[in-house]
Amino acid sequence: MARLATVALEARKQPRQRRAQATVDAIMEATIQVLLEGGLQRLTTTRVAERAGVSVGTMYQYFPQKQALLFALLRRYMEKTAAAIAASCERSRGATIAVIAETLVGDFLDAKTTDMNVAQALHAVGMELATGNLLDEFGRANQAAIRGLLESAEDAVFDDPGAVAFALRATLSGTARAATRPDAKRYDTRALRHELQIMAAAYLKARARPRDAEAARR
Amino acid sequence: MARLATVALEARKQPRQRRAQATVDAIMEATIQVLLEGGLQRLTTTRVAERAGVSVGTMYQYFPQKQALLFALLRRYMEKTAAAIAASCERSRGATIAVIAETLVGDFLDAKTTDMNVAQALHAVGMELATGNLLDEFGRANQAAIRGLLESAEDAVFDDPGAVAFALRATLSGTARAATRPDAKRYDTRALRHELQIMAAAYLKARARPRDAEAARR
DNA sequence: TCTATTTATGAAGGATCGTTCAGTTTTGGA
DNA sequence: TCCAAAACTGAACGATCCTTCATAAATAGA
Repeated sequence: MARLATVALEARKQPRQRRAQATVDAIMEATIQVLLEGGLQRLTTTRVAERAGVSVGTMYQYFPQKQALLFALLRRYMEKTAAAIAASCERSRGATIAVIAETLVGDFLDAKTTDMNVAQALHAVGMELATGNLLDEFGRANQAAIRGLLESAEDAVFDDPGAVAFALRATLSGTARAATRPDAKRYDTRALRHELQIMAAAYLKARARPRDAEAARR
Repeated sequence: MARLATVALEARKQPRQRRAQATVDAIMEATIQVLLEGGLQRLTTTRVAERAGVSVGTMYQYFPQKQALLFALLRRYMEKTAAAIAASCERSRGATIAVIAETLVGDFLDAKTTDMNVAQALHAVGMELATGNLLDEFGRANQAAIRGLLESAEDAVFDDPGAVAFALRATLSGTARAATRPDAKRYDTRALRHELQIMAAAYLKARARPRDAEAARR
């Protein structure tokens, strides 16, 4: 799945005037919409430009090639997600595992349902292209954040916090996929959130040793 | 994400001779390989035909268009997965929730890691195209199977088995994605399996009421 | 107001790719 | 052995699409 030919994915030129920034925003929004309507197949430079209300040439001033559109979208999306996770970890740092589970699951699904458009569009596209090292980079960041959160738990200590964090991440992302599927009813989303919170709490409890047991051993 | 133009996805002609069946098999295998190497971008009719050792014309005798390749691949994959789930449910029907959790998670991840090639290829492609009603169709089947399994549990009864089955499915598919990612170490896969089994067992236990409580109420 | 810089335009080039079909080869059965 | 049906071939066509570039418009600062 590795891209053999190295391609330029970064912006060719930074917008300096306000209208230029508006243009860039419009292009990214248009990319999302075109993607949602017709998937990767219908994502053509002409169509995106038309939808954004600009000419193709304008697009190529800021995005050196078509893939750069997806790359920019993916990066913005992952930055936002990572920020949401980091903020959530901050919020419940040092709390009990019950609170940690509820908070993390809740905040994560909130973030995903807030930009459901982008999530849907990107999920459908798949992660085959334009990913560069984004997946790894943000994956590691999220892993570290959640792991740190687990280690800060007030009432429990984990033998292998890394493995627990990894399993939690896998579960969260999978659920997010299911919840943002185009045909998912709102019922599904709300129910899933509740179920996932219970699942995470039960899992953490099953995986934890109580703190006082550790203290007693000293 | 809906395909507006209806397209023919079924085989145009059924292979009658043995060599024709071999050709079809070779084409499907070639599709997987090309997909793994270069993603959807590199999946061209010429490339697949060349890799399969046949001419493009031959391909078009069995697959009315390019999308039909993906459709066939996806269907075979989902049929196999659904069969594995059904078989697993059969195996642990009427067992305790602990056994049910361990069996279901284990069998599911076994199935996914067995055809890891196809899983990787299809995950990367995304589910945007050629899906028809396959996702819904097999989704419903799997949901029904797991729900039935839960209702058969020896030592517990669930208030909302549908919701529990749904949450389990979301978790399983998400974990499968994480475990079949091209950069996943084997360590990840084995560790994930164990963690997921613990998670599922803990979740079912948290969601269950004991059977004898129900019996006592009568 | 004037001008250098930034931004926007869109027709045209060049390349790739999906699909067809007229013709050839192979197969299975009589 | 012979032939009708099945299977296979691959050059050619038509359509789409990405990308470039010469040119024009808009902007900000002097």
